[in-house]
Parts: sequence; C-alpha cells; structure tokens
Amino acid sequence: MGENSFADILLPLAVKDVFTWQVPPQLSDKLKPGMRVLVQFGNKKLYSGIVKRLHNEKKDIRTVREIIKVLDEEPVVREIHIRFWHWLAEYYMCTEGEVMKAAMPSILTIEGTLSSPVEEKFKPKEETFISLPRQFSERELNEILDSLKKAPKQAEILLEWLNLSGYIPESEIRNVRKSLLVRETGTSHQALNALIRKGILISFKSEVPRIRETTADAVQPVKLTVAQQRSFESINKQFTEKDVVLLHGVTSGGKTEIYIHLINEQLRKGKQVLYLLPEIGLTTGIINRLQRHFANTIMVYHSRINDSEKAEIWKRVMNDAGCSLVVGVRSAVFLPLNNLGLIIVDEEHDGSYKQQDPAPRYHARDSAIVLAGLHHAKVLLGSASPSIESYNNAVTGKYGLVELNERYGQIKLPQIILANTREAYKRKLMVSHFTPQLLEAIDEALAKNEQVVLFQNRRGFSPYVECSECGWIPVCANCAVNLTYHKTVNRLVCHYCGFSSTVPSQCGNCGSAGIVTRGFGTEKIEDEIKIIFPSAKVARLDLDTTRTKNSFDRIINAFEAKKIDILIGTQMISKGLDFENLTVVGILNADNLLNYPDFRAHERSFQLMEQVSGRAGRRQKQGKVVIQTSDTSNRIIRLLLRHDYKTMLRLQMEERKAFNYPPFTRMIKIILKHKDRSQLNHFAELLAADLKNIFGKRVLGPEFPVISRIQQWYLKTILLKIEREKPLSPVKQSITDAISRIEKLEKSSSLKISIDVDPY
DNA sequence: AGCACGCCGACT
DNA sequence: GTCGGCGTGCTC
Repeated sequence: MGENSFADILLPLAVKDVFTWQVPPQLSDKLKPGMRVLVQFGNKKLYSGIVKRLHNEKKDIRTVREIIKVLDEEPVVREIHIRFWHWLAEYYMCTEGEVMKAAMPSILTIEGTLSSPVEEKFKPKEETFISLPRQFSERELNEILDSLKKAPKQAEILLEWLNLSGYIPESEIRNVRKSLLVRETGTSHQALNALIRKGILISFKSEVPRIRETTADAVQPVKLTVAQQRSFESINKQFTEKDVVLLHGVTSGGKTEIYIHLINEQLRKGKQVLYLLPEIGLTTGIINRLQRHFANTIMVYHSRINDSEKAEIWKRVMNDAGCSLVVGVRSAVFLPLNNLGLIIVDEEHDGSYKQQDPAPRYHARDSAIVLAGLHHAKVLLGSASPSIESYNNAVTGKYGLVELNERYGQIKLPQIILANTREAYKRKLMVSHFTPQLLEAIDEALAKNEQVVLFQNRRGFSPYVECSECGWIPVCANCAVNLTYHKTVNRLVCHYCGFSSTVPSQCGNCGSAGIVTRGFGTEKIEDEIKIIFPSAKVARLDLDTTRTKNSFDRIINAFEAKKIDILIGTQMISKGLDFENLTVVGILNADNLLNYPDFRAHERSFQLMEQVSGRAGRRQKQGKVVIQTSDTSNRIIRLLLRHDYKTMLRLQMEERKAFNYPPFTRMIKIILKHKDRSQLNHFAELLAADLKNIFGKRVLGPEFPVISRIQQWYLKTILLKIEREKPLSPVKQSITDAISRIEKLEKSSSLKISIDVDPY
C-alpha cells in the first residue's frame, strides 16, 4: 500500500481524461482514495481534486507535477461513491468531474490560482462559551458574590450563569453560550470581561453544529390500518425477490405511514434509509411528520439550506454520525451513505427528479436504483400516479407492484364537473375566463366560508401583447420567445433571460397603435376574480410571488389560516397541500395542458389534474373540481372523470409503443448551440447526416426546439430513439465518435454540444 | 472548463 | 506600428 507514487485525480471540471499527479514520498502512507488534494492544473490554476486511484504506473508524459497538499485527514467519499459517479458519468454521457461537482457541496471544492491561492472554505462553526475555571464549593461561591457587592453588574452575570447552567456545587459544570448569557443579563461585555479577568469565569471557543438538533422524543408510529398493513407486508414479501417495488397508492391512502414502518424496520436492523422527495414536497409537512418519528436520526438535505450546512451534513453522513435517515431532494442521492438498506423515492413520477441543465443531466430515481444496487439495498417507489416507465417495469415483472386502493378514513373522492368553454363562449355565457359552472361553484363555496383554488398553468400561455391589425407580437431580442406582459410593472419581460422593456405604443411591423393584451396568466386571473368577487380575499402563488425566501410558506400558511378565500396558482399548488377547508378546485384551461407539444403531455396532464383534484375536500366534505375545456370528449379527460388511472396508463402505453417512445425505446437528445444561426444549421446537418449513416431512421431532426434561442445562443436538437434491447455502450460510443468528428472540423470550436440521456 | 498561443482587423 | 478579437489545442 504505502509506496504508491502516483495518484489519478478527479478535477471539478468538464475534462474527459484522467490526470495523474505524483505523490510526495512523505504523503504516500497518509494518502487514501477519496481524499481531497490540492493540485496545480495548467499554467496557473489550482484545484481541489479527489483521489480516484493510487498506483505505480508511470505515464509517458513530460511533466508530472507533485500534489501540493492533502486537504483531508480522512476520505470525504468512499470507493462505492466514486464508482457511483463513474456509472453516472458513463450513463448520462458527461465527465466524472461534472458529476463530482454536482455531488459534493461546493464549499468542499477549492478553485484558485498560483498568484492568489484559495484556502479551505469550509470552517466548522464556533461559538464562545462561558464556564467556571474549576468547581467552586457553595462557600467559595458566596465569598465571590460577597466580593462583588460593589460590582452589581458582575454579580448579576455570575448569578445568571449559575441559573442558566443549573450549577450545583460538587457536580458537573455545564457550559453556557456567551451569546445567551449576554442576552439574558442584558449587560455589556465589559462586566463579563471583568469577571473573566478576575478568574471567576472563563471563556473559550468550541465547535458547534450548524444543524438544529432535535431534542424531542421520537413519536411512536401509529398502528397501520388493515389495508396499509397488507401493503406493508406485501412490500416486504416482494423485496425478497425484487430489488425495486412500486407502491401505487391512492391519494390519502396513507403511504407515509407505510414508509414510516419500513424506515423503522431498517433502523432496527442498523441500516440507513434515504428518502427522496420532490423539491416542492418539502412544505407538505412530510418532513415534520418524519421529524416527529425519527427525531435524532434524521438529516434534511434540500436547496434552502446553505453550503456550510450541506458540507456539515455531508461530513456527518460520511462519519456515520447519527444520521440513519436522510430526507432530501434530487441531489441527496449523492450523500455518502455507507450502510444503506432502503431508498424511498416518494412521488416517483415527479419531473423535478430529472436535472435538465447543466450536466450531469441525471434522473435521481433511476440513479437511486443503481446506487441501491451498489449497496445491495432495496428501493421503494411511491406514487398515486406512477410514471409510465415505472408502471411498465412493474407490469413486466422487473419491479414488484403493490397497490393501495383504500382511502384513509372517510375521505370522499371529489365530484368532477366538466365545463365546456366552447359552448359557453358560443352562448355568450363566459364571464371573462370563467364558465358559469365554475362561478357557481366558487359562489357556493364562498357562501359556506369554504376555500377555492384556481389552477392555471403558465407554461406556453402567458399574457402577451399583440397588434390587433397585423398580429405582430413583440419577442425578446435575445431569446426567441414572446415577451410576457406584466401588469403590475406595465412592462414586457422575457422569462428566459430577464430582459424587459416598456410596452410599445405602436406596432413594430405595421405601425398601428392598436396594441392589445392577449392570453391570461395567473396575474390576469387574479385581477378578474377580484372584480367578480370583490369581497373575497384573493392571493396568487406562482414564480413571481414566491421569488423571495419563505414567501411560499407565508402564502400557504395564510391559506391554511383561512386568511385567503381564493388562491390562484400554477403547478406549484398541485402538490401535497392538504387543506381541511378547501372544497373547490378550478382548472381554468385544461386544453393547454393537454396540447403541450411533448410526448408526455397526456401523462403529465392526467397526473397534474388528478393531483390538483386530490386537494379538494379531503376530510368530511366532498369537494368539487371544475375542469374548463373546449373539448369535453377528450379521452384523457373522460378517464380523469372516472379516476381511471390504469386505463390511461394502458392507452398511453399503446401509444408509446406505436410511436416508438419510451419505455419502448431509449431516447438520447443532442443539443447543439451556436451564436451564428447558419453555422449552427451547418454543423447540425452534418452531425445528423453522420448519425443517420450509423442509426438510420432512429435519428430525428435536426430541428429547432420550442425555445429556439436562449440569450445569444441558437439551439438545435437531434433526437435518437434507440431500441431498448440494443446494447447501450456501443450506441453511446458511436454518438461520442460522431460528435468528436464534428468537433474536429474547422471552426467548430464555437459550437457547443451537450447530450441528454433520457431527456424527460 | 480555463488558458495561452497565434493569427487577423481597427485603432491610440 | 500595437491592442484585442476569436479559433485551436493542451492541461498530469
């Protein structure tokens, strides 16, 4: 072991090759794979890299630099995680450096230059504590207090210290935080310093955790209902044969209770559990529930905790320091758990598990399954509306399947009302964007002091301005998208790059002054609702109103506290919210959900509408869901009426098969970017032609995506649909080869090519 | 991904 | 004559 003189090191960069550094002899017995080291790379850059492998194979290169220093005493990742990174890079066709960068809290990576080297950024948090220099007897304490008669402030501080620490002479001394002592006594530091100078109190610094420690005792899990118990047992039974089980459980079926029992079981076995949930699910109270049950063993990892906290959680997980249960979003799959027994992927169908940009464009659910494989752990996928992929895997026997159909308690399914907008328009019954059915339902709810949620998806249907004469629409100067009209600021805004401008008074095409607003977003809906129901308290929940920290929680809490009668929102309100008093949900325009140009549009709309519907009338009251659509005979909508998820899945599956979509094929998307449109076209055509030589009809495109330009970059995509049965690595090799042929061509250096495997 | 090197145009 | 644009290739 000790005499390895070379180290292959992963750098937090998008470089493909592995680079090797020399291990200084004095470090060779200390250095282990998984440790961070500081190395020079290139002429002046310094990076912290991770030792991937130690060896003695001398490379035939001119210069092998020495490792500058070792940054860790112990590895920060284990070998199993480096193998996981390797798999991820290979599968998602990116570099291991990119994976590493996504995996580790950024505070653990250092980037600097020779002229201005950067120090370790992560510092454990320290606080000042106040204590006694030694155990004082009661008599001694009284003498000290007597001596402080002329210094009442100091006496007060000492008494407060005794009070806060609960000090009893002859027993253990407990330290008190200086900040607390100062706050409680309300004195200046002067008096305290005097006490310290006299040697009556001492002050010292000590490391403290950044993460809030839960002190509450764990609540015992409730007894499962008969149906839950059956599911629980069935999951365990299937785990004896299958590594992955899909739990298809109706909304309000009580999946969380089953999870809690499964987690308990793992913890009893001394195993760790990773619980993944979508970003949006954080506010649903699931975390609170889990925290109540697993008080001291739970670690929560999401985007709203800061980098130092992430690093601290990372290190604790690495040291196995009291974190048997990790609850987290997508990136939590990377936490260096060592003794993993079970991964739960809640709401497994949720799109936020897939990272879109930048690389690694990974899917946390699929990655979790591979990770579990490395650990010989089990995976439970849970959803009320499983993805077609997972359901197909369950039906074909690759995964186990457990169905939980019984709703918990007396919860009734909401009544779904279809409101035909085309009819209503024809008969002039529409009041702005609302059908009579919806208005009536809102009226009823308000009269009974019940609450309403109106759902309007923004995507592809934001308000914009248009010339009433020639149909000209202002577009963003940088991105090829219509500018969105924002009434509050009376400006046009680009939702991709943030560009904004005033509303033109004249048409940019024909010069007419007839500029009108079209389309409707949540903002417009809010305005109109306020006019129609002037006495109702109305609020809006979308990207614009939740930009600032905590505003999401604030709005949700206000709704829960019944300070809001009507809440208007986007996708954000669709998940996990559980309001006693919410009885009417309106889906304002189901058409633009169903007609979104994507092969998953139907699946996604069904899931979304089902989820939104699930919010209405969850307890004793039966809720109402009003779906506004111009096509009431739409098949997806008809199935939604019957809550017939299975038929929807079956029909979608047939469609996917007929048109060669996943899960029957594997999709790989190649995205080309160039600042020059014709250059982009040129290279895209060349790449597509090259690929068509290899893959024939499996190659689609190149074509401009829905958003064909982002800022200065023109985009073009090439899509490959490859049969599932085909071995994947030769396919990927051919793609990589074709891309490198393009990149070897002259002038191709300003062309950027990225790859998205399973781009959905 | 950076960064240096090298070749071309427009400027103190 | 230089400054700086980008296109190309290399980094252990």
